[in-house]
Amino acid sequence: MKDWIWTRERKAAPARETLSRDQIVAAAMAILDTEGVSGLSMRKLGTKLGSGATSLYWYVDTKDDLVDLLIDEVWGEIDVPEPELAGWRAGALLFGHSLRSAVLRHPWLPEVMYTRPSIGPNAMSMGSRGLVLFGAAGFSEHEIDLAMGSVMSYVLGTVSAEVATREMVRKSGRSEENWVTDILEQAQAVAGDYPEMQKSVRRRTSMDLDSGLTENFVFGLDALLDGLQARVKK
Amino acid sequence: MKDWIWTRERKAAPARETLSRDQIVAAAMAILDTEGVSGLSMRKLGTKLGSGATSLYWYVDTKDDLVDLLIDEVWGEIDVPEPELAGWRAGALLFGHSLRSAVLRHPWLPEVMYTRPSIGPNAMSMGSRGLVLFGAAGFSEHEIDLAMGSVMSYVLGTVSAEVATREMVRKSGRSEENWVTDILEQAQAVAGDYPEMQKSVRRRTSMDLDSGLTENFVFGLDALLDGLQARVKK
DNA sequence: CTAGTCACTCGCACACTGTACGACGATCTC
DNA sequence: GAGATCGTCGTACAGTGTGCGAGTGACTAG
Repeated sequence: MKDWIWTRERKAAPARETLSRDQIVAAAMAILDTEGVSGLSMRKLGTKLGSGATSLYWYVDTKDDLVDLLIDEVWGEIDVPEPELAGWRAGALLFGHSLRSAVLRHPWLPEVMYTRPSIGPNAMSMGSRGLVLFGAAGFSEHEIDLAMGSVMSYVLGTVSAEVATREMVRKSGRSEENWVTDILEQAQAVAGDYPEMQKSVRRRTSMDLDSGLTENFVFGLDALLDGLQARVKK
Repeated sequence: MKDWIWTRERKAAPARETLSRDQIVAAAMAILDTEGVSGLSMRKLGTKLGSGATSLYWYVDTKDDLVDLLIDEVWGEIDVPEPELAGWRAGALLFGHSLRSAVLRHPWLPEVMYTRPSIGPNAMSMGSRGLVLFGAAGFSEHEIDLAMGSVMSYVLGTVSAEVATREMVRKSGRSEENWVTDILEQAQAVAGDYPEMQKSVRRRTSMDLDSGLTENFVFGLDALLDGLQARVKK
């Protein structure tokens, strides 16, 4: 069995002034958040911490392991309300928004999230609290899994696409109020043969980026929750 | 404005026997489908085509451009029914399943899809036909965009997670009937502190992988479509 | 105090990546 | 024939993750 990083304990005594896994994770997170996945290299991370690149390998077996830690760090930021506070429906809404904003704070996540299982402690804690929340809705045991899974998939899928949009607008350097970027111009050009698409692109770009994306997110989440609610104790 | 690969036409006359963009795309697709993103390098692709690695750069500006082409190739496989055939609801269901199975055929897609806009001709064509389909439901113009977007996000988000699951089961080399893998064992270990999660993992792994994932997918898609239907002409 | 052992750091090296550049050949147009 | 254009490719460069082994400091045992 693979020696997963979650259960491999830290190597005992501190001794002299030294690096630490927490320190490494924090520095790597800062790099990822500002420069993205392609900006994170072991050498750069090393110099940022004032150490050699290969020193990091004392705390982390591979770069992938480090990324696993970073992903779980994000899951630790998610807020899952207890159902007693406002009921499952409002709780699920809050959960969705919390998940969304965490990903928006860490826009590198979609790029790496889908290539590995999320089985760190924070992921487990989040999942556990999520199950309690959806359990309060009155689903059968089996449906609890399905309902929570579909909400998470919807949220992550939507926000992943959202991140891609935001990133491309950001890179284009145009204003966010009128975000007709190079990409959209290109899309318009290619969409020339498809009038429905042409119109849709125009509709989207005519509105404020932020509120448009938020509305988009809420619309689908509400619809999904409606559909789930109708399935309770059928 | 960036010189997007979609509108840059092929370089005119064939002359002697030569490589072609189609050939390159096909070979790259084969590599991606069998070996994944990390298996695709320009050198390997070159030798597979019996040519030098840098020859490819005549047809494609960068590797990223090539990936853009490959992604759009996948969008070209998606089947979007016309609403006249079976109504929008059944059509949307079919669309969702078609999208899902295309991603399952090309499991490398989630890894690259969220880092770039999808604005190739096939993406536009798919989008256009999708808008027609959802337009037939009776939504307002604005809601058409929202409804189609939420369905696509749900499907892609769900299937992306699904791919991650399948991939990890595949790599573990265990049987698919009883897919308690190293990963799940690890998850169980970490989930020890979270009984709800513990039980959920056991529930999931106790059933057949394929039908479990399909049920999961259909459950959420149905719920989402229910919720959308309720929003028609409010 | 010395000797040994562990915790940790890090320079070097290896195999690999994408791709810029410029030389080269083959084919087409005059 | 002479040029121009299309297409190929060897070489080279800067960068990647990381295995290895030597080195350093701090602790513990005698």
